[in-house]
Amino acid sequence: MAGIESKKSAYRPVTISGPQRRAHRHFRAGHREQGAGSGVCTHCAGTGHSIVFSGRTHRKDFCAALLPLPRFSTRQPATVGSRGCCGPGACVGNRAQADVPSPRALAGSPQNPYKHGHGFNGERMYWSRTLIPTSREVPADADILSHQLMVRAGLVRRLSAGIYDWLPLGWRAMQKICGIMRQEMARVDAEEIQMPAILPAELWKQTGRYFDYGPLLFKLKDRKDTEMILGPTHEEIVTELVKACVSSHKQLPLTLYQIQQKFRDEARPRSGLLRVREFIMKDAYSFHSSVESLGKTYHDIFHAYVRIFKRCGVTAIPVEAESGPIGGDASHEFICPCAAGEDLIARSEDGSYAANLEMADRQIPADAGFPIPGADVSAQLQRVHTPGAATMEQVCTFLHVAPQQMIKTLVFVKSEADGGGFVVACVRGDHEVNEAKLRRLVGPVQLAEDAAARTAGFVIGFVGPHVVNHTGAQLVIDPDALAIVTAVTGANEKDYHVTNFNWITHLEAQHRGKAQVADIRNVVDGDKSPHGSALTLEKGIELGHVFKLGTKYSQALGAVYLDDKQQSQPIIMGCYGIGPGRIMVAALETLSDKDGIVWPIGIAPFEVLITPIRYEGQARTVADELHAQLADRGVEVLLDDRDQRPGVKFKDGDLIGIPLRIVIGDKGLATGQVELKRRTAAAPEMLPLENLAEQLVALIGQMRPRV
RNA sequence: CGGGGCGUAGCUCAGCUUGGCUAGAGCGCUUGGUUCGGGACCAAGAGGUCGCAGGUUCAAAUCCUGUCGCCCCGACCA
Repeated sequence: MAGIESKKSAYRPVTISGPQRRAHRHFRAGHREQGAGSGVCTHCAGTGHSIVFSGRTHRKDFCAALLPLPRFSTRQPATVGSRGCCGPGACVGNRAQADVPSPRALAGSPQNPYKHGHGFNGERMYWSRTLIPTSREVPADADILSHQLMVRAGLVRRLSAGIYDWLPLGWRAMQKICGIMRQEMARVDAEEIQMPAILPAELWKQTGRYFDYGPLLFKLKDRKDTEMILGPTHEEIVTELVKACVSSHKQLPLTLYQIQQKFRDEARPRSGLLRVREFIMKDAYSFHSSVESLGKTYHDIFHAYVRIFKRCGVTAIPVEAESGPIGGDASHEFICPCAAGEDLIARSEDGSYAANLEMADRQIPADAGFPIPGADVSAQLQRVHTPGAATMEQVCTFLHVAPQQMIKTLVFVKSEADGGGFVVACVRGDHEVNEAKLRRLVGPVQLAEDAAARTAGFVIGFVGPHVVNHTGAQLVIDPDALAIVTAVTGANEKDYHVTNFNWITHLEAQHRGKAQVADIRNVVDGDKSPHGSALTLEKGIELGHVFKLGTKYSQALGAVYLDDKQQSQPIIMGCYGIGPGRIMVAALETLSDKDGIVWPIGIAPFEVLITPIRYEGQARTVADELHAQLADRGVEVLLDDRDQRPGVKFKDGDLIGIPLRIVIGDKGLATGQVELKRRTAAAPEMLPLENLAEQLVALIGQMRPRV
């Protein structure tokens, strides 16, 4: 405990003047080296990062790029003051951007140095002195791979349903992800802030979301009985903030973001860390005086997100998602294809089209509609008794027909504001109505309540399209349902269905005339994308979402600016979220192997694991030296100093998935070598002891994705 | 919220049907010893209000009722 205390107290800002002041704002006392000047970062060799330092600053052969936050183990006082500022990866990650990082990229958050960058540079970590509770047993309550691995590797521990402790390894990985997000957000001129997690319910009532969110909101009352909520997202709060601080178009555009805990009282937390009740989210909000400006920022952040996911080593496919009031391509989700995912996306074979299931369009024949060529109008409607068979499956079994021969008829009701009329939607028996598509076609609707529908003459469970003959409801038909020549469908009579249903004969002409024929169903495997290529459905994890909000919140909360003609205008907004925990889950789900985690280098809690076969004698000396050299070069390195048998260390090492493992044993040392085992490689390779640290630094640089 | 399942040691589980002696195993942990390149072995130990409350009974981990918690399927999920 004393160690923790002294660690905390070691954080103290130092005063640095000059242009690099922002970059150095959070340097801790302990950088004792004196002198001012400039030079080239030895760890970005070739990237040309210059370093500038003045007065009391850090060691001069490391560049100041990218959010340094050195930490020193107080257990190793001899090493304090000798650490570099940035890992090689941090610098290399910035390589493509420019020769010299923009001052923005160096910016920091004075309020929260702990959340700034990943901040693990220069630290010598020993396995025996941290907390890595690995386990051989698969936890009983974990049924997806990522969850099992996170618990077995000691990344997290469940405290309550959907609520987790983050242990050192997991938290380090989280901080790495957050560091990448901070760097990329800085590159698109987004500034970090921190809003409260406890919010007054009043603001949420003003936008109506207090009710829209319903039981998903964690609600509480303070001692004065004021209703509060735990924030599930922050549109209201950030809008209120900007409303108070921004009044002129000259202050726009503006992008703010935070990385913060969110709370949602999920009906059913599940899938380990995928759907949880308390989670970290990076949420960004942009503010504009024109739709064009919003479009530019949306584009910039979209591409920042592409870089973030790439640097994190996870696949993320941008897919079209339900767009808001702006319309067009106003919303994209970033989905990692993966069996454990909860979202469904449709992708075309040729890669030209990707959308979530809600949005995925398909090609329909240009001539779909009435009249229907080749329709058999001679067949007689047959009424058949189907007692109790109210579902598609029951009817199919009962009548021995395939669902492809059936018409599924669903009754929707329009919103009160829209007159509250009924809409009858017909799809083929094996298809599902896509409510989002239906809404885009006929306005706001929802599935009718049984009681209301029955009162209006709909025999729920036995409805057929011809119900519109006597109810006069609006009829919408999917082309595939229309294409069935003689169909089986409901008889509009309890416990009866009909066969030989035919759209021409059994639908009165006036209703035929008014019927809309349109794509109103979910796409299925094999459907043609709007570009003509075959679609495939796959599951995926939603990692991020970018969204053009428009003026929904600014209008509700009165956030306006004065334009150049002295006119008051609502601020145009966008919002952009990423779930870092989901990035981690996606990485674990898609990259792990039978032995455990395989971290991508960008988000690995450590880059190098040093495993002396026995931590004594020459192996110990070599291990300690390498440990110090790597740490001095900004490499994140963990030394397995435990008095354990090699097998245990290897198994644990594989399980926690550090990308590079250096094994130091008598075998290699006899020939002046150590063993390098890449986590992704089947076999180890031997490396000479000479310039070992430099070799590893170079290797790590090569392993990082270029963006 | 509907359906199903589970709460016994830090972890994974047995015991419950058919109530009964001091509640068990493996892993992990502690101590000593022997080992030491893929989760060692020997010996001795520590550790459990059997989720909680009430009831039935001479007697409850076991049967009954209630309650809390957790997991899975579904509904739901800016």
